[in-house]
Amino acid sequence: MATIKDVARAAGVSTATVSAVINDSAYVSAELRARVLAAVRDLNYAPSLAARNLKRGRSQLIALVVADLANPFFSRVVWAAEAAVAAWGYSLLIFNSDEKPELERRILARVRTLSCDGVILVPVGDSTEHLQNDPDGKPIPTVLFGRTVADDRSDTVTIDNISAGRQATEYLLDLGHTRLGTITGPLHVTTGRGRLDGMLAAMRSRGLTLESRYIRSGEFREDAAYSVARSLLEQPARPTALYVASGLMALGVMRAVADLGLRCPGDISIASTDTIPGIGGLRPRLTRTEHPLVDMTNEAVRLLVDQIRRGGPVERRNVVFQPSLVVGDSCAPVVMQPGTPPSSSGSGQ
Amino acid sequence: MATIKDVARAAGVSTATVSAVINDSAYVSAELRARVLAAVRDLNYAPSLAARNLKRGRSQLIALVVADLANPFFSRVVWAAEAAVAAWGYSLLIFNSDEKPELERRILARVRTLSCDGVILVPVGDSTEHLQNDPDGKPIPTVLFGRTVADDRSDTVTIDNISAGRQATEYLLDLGHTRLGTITGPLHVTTGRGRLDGMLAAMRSRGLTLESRYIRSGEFREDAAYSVARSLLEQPARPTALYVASGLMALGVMRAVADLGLRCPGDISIASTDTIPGIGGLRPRLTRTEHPLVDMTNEAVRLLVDQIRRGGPVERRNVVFQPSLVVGDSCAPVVMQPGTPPSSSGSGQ
DNA sequence: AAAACTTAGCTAATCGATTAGCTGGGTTCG
DNA sequence: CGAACCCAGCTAATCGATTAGCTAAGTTTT
Repeated sequence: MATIKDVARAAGVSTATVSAVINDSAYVSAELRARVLAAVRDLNYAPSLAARNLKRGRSQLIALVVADLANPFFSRVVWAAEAAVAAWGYSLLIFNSDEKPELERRILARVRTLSCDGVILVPVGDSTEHLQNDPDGKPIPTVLFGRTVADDRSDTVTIDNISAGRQATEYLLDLGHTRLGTITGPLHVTTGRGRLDGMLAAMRSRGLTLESRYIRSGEFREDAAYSVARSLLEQPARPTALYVASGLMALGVMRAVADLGLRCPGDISIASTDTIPGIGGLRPRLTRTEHPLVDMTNEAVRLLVDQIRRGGPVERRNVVFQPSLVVGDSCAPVVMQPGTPPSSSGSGQ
Repeated sequence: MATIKDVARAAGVSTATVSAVINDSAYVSAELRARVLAAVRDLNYAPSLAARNLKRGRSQLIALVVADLANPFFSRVVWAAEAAVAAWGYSLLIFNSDEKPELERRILARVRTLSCDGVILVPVGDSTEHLQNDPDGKPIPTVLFGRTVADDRSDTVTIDNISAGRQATEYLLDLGHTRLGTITGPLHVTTGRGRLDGMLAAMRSRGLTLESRYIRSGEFREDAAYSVARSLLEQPARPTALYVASGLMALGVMRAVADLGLRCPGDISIASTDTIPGIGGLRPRLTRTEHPLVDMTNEAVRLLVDQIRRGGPVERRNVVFQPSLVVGDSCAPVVMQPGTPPSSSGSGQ
């Protein structure tokens, strides 16, 4: 492939002149400019971003590190992020930390050696000190997405997780449910913790408590949610409704319900935070609190590009989006549920 | 951030010695090696891949260019590809050509300036000449995924699209359906064309024809499939079964069925190629022919890494995977369908 | 003992861009 | 007319790695 020297030779000018034409960074006479552009075209010249990166210290790469790339929620974040970074002139590198803090560390080390201009991180560990611990240089521009970490000083873009849990729970309580269960995310991450806290707050405000035997963690995974939901629902006095902390786990819970021969919402009402998009033609349609995911992703990219341009964060910015309740047909009033009277030890299958 | 010169100075050796230790590329005495590693640790040194790329001509980046990143099929390809390239020591750049040939061209130009070591491409145009037309250099190592292009000389990894269409159609014909419709992909791409051809072949082998009024293209999009399915199903003599050429379009078709107040499979049977994973808990469960998507992606990455290591394709390799039929509950024998006798002009809603 | 060989570590050229500072010719000012 | 200034285009240093070839000291062979 042609280099800038080849173009310079073909056009009969210096490499500085070719660079000035390509970058429009200095005056070049019309005659010389035309010769350079003709040579660029004839030689099909494309500059090497490695060389440019080495000289300018900019890679034009943004890294997106998600917690679980098998989760359709994060797939949609990838889709939104690719479009957003492309609009700003960047390319997107994708990494999957798969909910493993040690893998996250190795990925972030890789991001540094790739000289990414910035990183959007869904943190899976408790700390991002490895982003900060650069003894002789400034940390890489970073935005935390969806989840936060206590010791971090990066910009953050999140949803109000407490509100997400609370709104879904209130919907179930408004339908008359009093014996609720929940399938949570991992409670050491802010999304898992916050949504449970929101549920607890909603119940507490009505003088209700959430029994610990009705709390299981599905670790934000479909298969884990399936397993814990089965065991929860197989209890003699099962709950009449479940709040599920993610859309992916909601699918696992649905699969457990189906496999136990239960009907939703006939036998069990289910509300969740988020769902899989595009499945409105399938039954039941989940009642859920939803993230404004595209807005969140665009905002994360905007904050990151701003940090890159300013050379790092000036002050920490925490942008919190509000979830919205979307009513489907996966919940019914408690009175409509035969087979398991609220106060009896039922024999549900 | 520390450079190799800083490490060399701290360890009291030359940069060549540091490089030899880091890369284990030449003998270095145990004493010097220990000094270098201590300095690397103390300075938190990470090599610059831009500099390394400039010298070695390798970026350790693989680009994945998909046709529609909003399509969950391609999201799963991203998930599988990220894991596969990471296992080979590469990082994954994601690009979305959004079914636009001109955007594909610009993306591939970008891939060249980023000096990607290779590219996996779901082609959306009719030609990949812009991958080949590098007047003075070898083309970038490329594997075409899912779709092929007539003039290309790259390795390809595909599914047997004809078999995919045929198997799903035969399932419907075996249930007694004779008036079939289809929602196709774009017919200028091999996946759209091949699946329709498979359907036509299955029907022809039973002396049946597919009426042109029952053929609509959903362009592999959920919303387009929704629209064309509605208009197809609103016809007075609607088909008793539909073959839908992608999982994403099948969701759009389901949504149209629901909105028209029809029941699946009570009023209309639906079979597809592929579906969204993880929705087995929702009804109806699609009967479909499935891609072995993870195997296909792993094979594409394996072929690409092999090309990179050999310095380009030696001979063209076309790996064709076979689809498999997975039976759900979205299809019923034709006799069970009240409300629309096969030969009458029905008044279906 | 001298010549030939071996080898650990070093020097410096190179990859392909960018850009600070230089240069020669032209213009303006005193 | 000479000094001072201007400016389009050029030269070459630089970014941070890698590595070919060099060097000096030690070992082996004649």
